Amino acid sequence: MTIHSNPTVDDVAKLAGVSTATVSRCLNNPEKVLVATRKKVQVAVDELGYTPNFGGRYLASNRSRTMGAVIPTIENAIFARGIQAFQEVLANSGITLLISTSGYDPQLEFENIQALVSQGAEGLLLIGTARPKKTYEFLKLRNIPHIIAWNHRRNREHLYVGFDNHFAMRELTNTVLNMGHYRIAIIAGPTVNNDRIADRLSGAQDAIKKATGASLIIKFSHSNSSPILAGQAFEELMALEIRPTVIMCSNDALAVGAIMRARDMGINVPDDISITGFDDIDVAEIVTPSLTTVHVPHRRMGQAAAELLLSIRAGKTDQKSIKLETRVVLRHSLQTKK
Amino acid sequence: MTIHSNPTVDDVAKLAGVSTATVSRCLNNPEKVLVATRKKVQVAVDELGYTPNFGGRYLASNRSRTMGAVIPTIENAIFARGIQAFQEVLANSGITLLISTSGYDPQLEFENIQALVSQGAEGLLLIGTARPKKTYEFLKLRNIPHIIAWNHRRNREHLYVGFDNHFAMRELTNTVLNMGHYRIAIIAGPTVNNDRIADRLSGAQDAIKKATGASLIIKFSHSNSSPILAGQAFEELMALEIRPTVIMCSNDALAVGAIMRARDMGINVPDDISITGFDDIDVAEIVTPSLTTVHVPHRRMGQAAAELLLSIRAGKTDQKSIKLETRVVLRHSLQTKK
DNA sequence: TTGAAAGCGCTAACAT
DNA sequence: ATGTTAGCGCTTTCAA
Repeated sequence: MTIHSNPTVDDVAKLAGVSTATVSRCLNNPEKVLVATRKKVQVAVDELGYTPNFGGRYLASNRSRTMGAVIPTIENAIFARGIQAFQEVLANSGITLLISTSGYDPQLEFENIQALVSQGAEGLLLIGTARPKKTYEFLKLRNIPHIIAWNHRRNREHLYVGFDNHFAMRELTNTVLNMGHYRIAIIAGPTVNNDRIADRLSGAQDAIKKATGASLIIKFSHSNSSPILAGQAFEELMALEIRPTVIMCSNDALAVGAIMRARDMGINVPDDISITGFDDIDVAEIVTPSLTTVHVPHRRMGQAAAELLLSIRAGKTDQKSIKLETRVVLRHSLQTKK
Repeated sequence: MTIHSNPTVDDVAKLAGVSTATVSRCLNNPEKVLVATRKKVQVAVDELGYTPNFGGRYLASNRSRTMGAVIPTIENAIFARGIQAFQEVLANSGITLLISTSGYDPQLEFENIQALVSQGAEGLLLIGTARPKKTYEFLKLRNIPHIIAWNHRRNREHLYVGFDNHFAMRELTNTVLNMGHYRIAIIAGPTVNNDRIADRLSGAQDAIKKATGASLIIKFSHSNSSPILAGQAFEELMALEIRPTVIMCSNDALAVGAIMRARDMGINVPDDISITGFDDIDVAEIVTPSLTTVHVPHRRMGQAAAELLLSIRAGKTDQKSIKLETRVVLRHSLQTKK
């Protein structure tokens, strides 16, 4: 493959016998050009396989028609659905979405944000609230519209499109308590740089504190996405002298890991022990027993975030945060304590 | 939020008391600048929150440091893992990945490709071989390095980094035949614009044709990703007078749908009927019974594709296609015919 | 309705 | 080692 010199407006203009300004108009404001002229230009465009150079366009117009999203990882059903919806809404408005992944690393997230801004991102979708001050300072300094998703806060410093992780987990915990479980264990992934998990944990603790006679053991796992490690944590909890009667996991992936390890160990879920998850991803219904969990409206979250960013881009800067409702989904992995 | 005038090289240069060329060098070839000067510039950069404008950079250097990928959908475990690996390798070389989704629509794929090229994509990752001539013509006209993944062809017209869907499915079918199954049914998603599925189907047919006494029924489902529709197809197959003894599904998502419907119908898998999948995504191990399927090395595929594109970008244009090996993974959903 | 020309922010060749 | 300057492809006044 040789180094290619791509066709430019000049090439198109020459071939069509018009000026570069007219070519530009045909592409951006076709109604300002005679139909006949437009046709000539279209023929030239097709013949050359011309596509406008984004760099030139961005430079001249100062609009990139681009938004960015930085997510921890694509390889996780938790984000996939919301991002897909986010992208679909943007695409309908002719906006390109740039996605990058930070692997849960705040420094890498910062660099990715900078890269996206360099690429001209007119707005950003970020996951959760936990990030260093310098990242927020950068966003403020450069005045980048941004949405924080997958969680919610009351303050007006940022725009949130998410749900209340603390409240949702408290509710699930109350459900568990109401079903007669008092020896409760939690398997949780790291809470460092992960406010969603931290909030879920504190939500559970909140509910348990208020319930007389309830006890809690927390087992930390080194990953929020490794079913294997969750399985190990499960095994350790099962080795305790006094076993818990229910294990609440900080998300569905960990819960599935626990269920699978239970099967391997010959422990019956939910007869011997109940298990719960969080997120309601596809596998929650597929696993046996099906998983009691918290349903999160991922698609609506992605859509709402996109619509908010589009509104801001259109000049409506007085936007408000959106809090979405979650709900506990009762399935077979949680059973009333006999 | 007001319209922001972002800091430019000029601003940085002025603040640091150097020329724009020096600022540029600090960013791109720091070794050509005295450490002291570099420090001054860094201070100015930090103070202004400067990030180089991508448009200007791309325009001046004719390199975008950007690659593109067009995939059918993010919301599907089949692509997520490979794309994640693809992105990680690119990120290590400072390349930004732009991802867009076509929803299995060839026209939309074409438009997405054009958009990515406009954005300056220096290379593209595409899924499968099935696309209209005009798409290939555009790629050729503009001389865009591109890799076709998730499938393989012998020709030298394009670069393939994938596996042989036909061969893999034939192998799985032979395994099924060797286990004594002769009444075989297939649940397959659409093969239009989906060469992977078409190849799998022909691979199965190939094996069955060569086996004396074997019969095949094909049931088409309207989606390659809907377990629900696959469940319906399963039900229809179960309503046949002479039931098949095994149902091979064109991918794991459909196989999981079939297994779940079997459970709902009180049909035991694999005692009453065997089921197989294709892809070996996470759920294959999670579902009960665990799924016999074809393992595809998704991560390696993504990595290899990225490395190939990087090599081409580095000027090594004599690259060759890469064919990856798949293997049949025997689990519990397939049983020897008694 | 169309054209001429300036200028967006940056890099790279050349000059010092 | 650093500075000067032309020019990348496009949009957008302004003029005709």
